[in-house]
Amino acid sequence: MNISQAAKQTGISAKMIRYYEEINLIPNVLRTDAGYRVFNAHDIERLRFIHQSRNLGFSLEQIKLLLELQNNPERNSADVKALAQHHVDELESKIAQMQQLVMHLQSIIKKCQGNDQPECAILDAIKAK
Amino acid sequence: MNISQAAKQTGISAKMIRYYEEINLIPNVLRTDAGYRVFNAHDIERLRFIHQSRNLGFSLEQIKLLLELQNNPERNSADVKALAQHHVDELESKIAQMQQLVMHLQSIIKKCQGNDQPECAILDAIKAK
DNA sequence: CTTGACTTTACCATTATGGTAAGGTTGAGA
DNA sequence: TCTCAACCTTACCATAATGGTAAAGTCAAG
Repeated sequence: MNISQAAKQTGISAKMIRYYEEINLIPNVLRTDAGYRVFNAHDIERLRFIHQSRNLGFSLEQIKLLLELQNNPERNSADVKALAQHHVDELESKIAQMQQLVMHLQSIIKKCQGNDQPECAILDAIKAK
Repeated sequence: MNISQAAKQTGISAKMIRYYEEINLIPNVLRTDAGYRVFNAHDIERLRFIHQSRNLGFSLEQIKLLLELQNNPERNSADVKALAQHHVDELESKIAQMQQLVMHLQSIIKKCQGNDQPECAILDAIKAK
């Protein structure tokens, strides 16, 4: 299977597949004599795993760890769980931060007339502090 | 006022002040004969405005627009309001996406035993799709 | 006059992805 | 057998906003 077929099979662009190889997220892929990459079922499985993990919002760094756990039959599921929980914690922290921002912004925005006059409570609020 | 004083006054690092000048977020700052930047009250005011806008989560691109509005006495406050509202909409959209993610992740995580055994519902869920 | 604390520019790095260009390969049809 | 389209390869550049470093110049106090 060549790279464009692998891309279709996994939902990862050829560009990214090469990149994942470069940063050793996946092991070096076999090559033809001409240097074309040849993907086997195991490669595809790994790429699918990566794609799914990306969909869950894991960073490539976290996915590297997930893959190590995945490939380690001696793993403790507690370690996987901790990693995933950490990811959720980070997300929730970012969400809380953004919600704060939204509330703050909304309180400023509602004071602005939003008409054809230059007076603007939003600009005033920015200048204020 | 030199750059480290300006940094202290505005809460923006010297590094970033230079960068903002480079990308024309602020006009070129006056220089001494030796090439040192000299900041006047107007520069400081502009940098403070930028700092406040960053705190509200606006991108530098958005801040460029905010500054143009700020410096245009013919502005319509409706345009400022639209810009800010757009920012809020983006934030809310990202928040909603992340909340979806969190819910999905939590439903997977709670199925994982989190013990010293290798069986892991999280890894299974990633492999599944 | 020396020295420490500044300043300057020019780099490199981050994260994950897309784009381009220049060149080699492959396979199908003429 | 030749050609051409559709692949493939690597090596670059770009994104957004920030931090870091290094080499070299400047300033002011002692």
